[in-house]
Amino acid sequence: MSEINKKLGRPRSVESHQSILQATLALLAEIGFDAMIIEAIAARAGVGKTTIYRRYVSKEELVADAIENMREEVVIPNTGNLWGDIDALVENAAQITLSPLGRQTVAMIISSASSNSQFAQIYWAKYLQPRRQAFAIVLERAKARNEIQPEIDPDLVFDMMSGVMLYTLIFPPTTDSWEVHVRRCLNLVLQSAAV
Amino acid sequence: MSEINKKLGRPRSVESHQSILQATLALLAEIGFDAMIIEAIAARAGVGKTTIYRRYVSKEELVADAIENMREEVVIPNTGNLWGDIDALVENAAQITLSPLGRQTVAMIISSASSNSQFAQIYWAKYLQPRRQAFAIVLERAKARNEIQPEIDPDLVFDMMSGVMLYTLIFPPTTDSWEVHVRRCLNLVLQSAAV
DNA sequence: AATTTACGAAACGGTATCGTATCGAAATAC
DNA sequence: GTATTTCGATACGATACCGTTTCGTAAATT
Repeated sequence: MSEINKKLGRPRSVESHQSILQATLALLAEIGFDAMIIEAIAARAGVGKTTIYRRYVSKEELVADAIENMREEVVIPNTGNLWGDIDALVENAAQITLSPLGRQTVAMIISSASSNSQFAQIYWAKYLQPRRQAFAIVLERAKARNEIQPEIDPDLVFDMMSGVMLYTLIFPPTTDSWEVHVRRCLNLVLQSAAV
Repeated sequence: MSEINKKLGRPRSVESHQSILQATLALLAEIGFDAMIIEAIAARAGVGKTTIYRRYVSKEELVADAIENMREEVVIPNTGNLWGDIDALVENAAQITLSPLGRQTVAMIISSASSNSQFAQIYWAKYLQPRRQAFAIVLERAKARNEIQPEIDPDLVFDMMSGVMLYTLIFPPTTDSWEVHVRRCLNLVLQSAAV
């Protein structure tokens, strides 16, 4: 069986493939989806254009694959109290959301949402779902410790806080630091049920 | 004095000017900032390219002017109770934020935020500030009626709810309708201080 | 060693768009 | 009636980028 899997001819280069994906994300962060051109991606990756066109039919397909391949391990913090856990989650979210890549990815998703929803779907599946689940676990633990009321809906809180962070991409808080602002929002959302 | 203001030669056409701005917004809504080309704007407006280039140096300048000229009167509702007022505000926000123009405007603002912040500034000044102020008035009235606690920060609530609505552009609520979702978020944010 | 497939630089035909120039006609002031 | 400025259709030179083709070289299998 393994003999059948052996391919005649020169094998595809894994290094080239990885370089292409990394170059794609780098340029997406720097100049955004529309401004990226295949030739620039190739140059950044140190490959030929034909090497890219052998793998992908279009820029859209390439970018979708690059996002899909973003490897981001979600660590579920367990500091023993709600705010310790949430601080860790927020810190992680800040590093990603507020980055140039995060910004341009979001812009791309919004702009293309009506014509091409795959970017939103991948972002949801690869980035948001795991964090949503981690967040829910943190809130369930907090409930068990009686730090918040049992009827708090973790998914709703997560979606609201995601919206809050998204908003700060465009309009950064003016009177507080980003961290203080996010904490005040969390307070407002969670304190409604605080014992 | 008025004689000095009289210009020799053919006056600029106000109709052409308005057509250009309207065509700009229409195409922005339909295809987004980057995909718009001057020739298409001219065709949609029914003017010549030279007519546009006489007024604007670049597409960016044109789009900034078009956004600046969006005339959107903010009506401050006064139904006598908090939820009546808020329903009216949310309804108005929905019509704008969830529109194709709203979506592409937001995408453009996010994508260009680091290189060209004028779009965000104009959006803030022309769209958000008036609504923020209207929202603050509505919440102050609610405080006077003892419908919410006095320490609620109207600006913080507004910013959070703006974030919530922005988020729904990418990830529409799945289990509830948009209106129900927004109401639940408002409940969470305001109910924390309900008497 | 022969064959097969991939790689990458370079060239290419084709299309798209920018921004300006031209020019006859129009709309004003004098 | 003359002068001035704008309008808009058209053309233009220039640049940008796409996606494919060519071809010598490399990396594998047979």
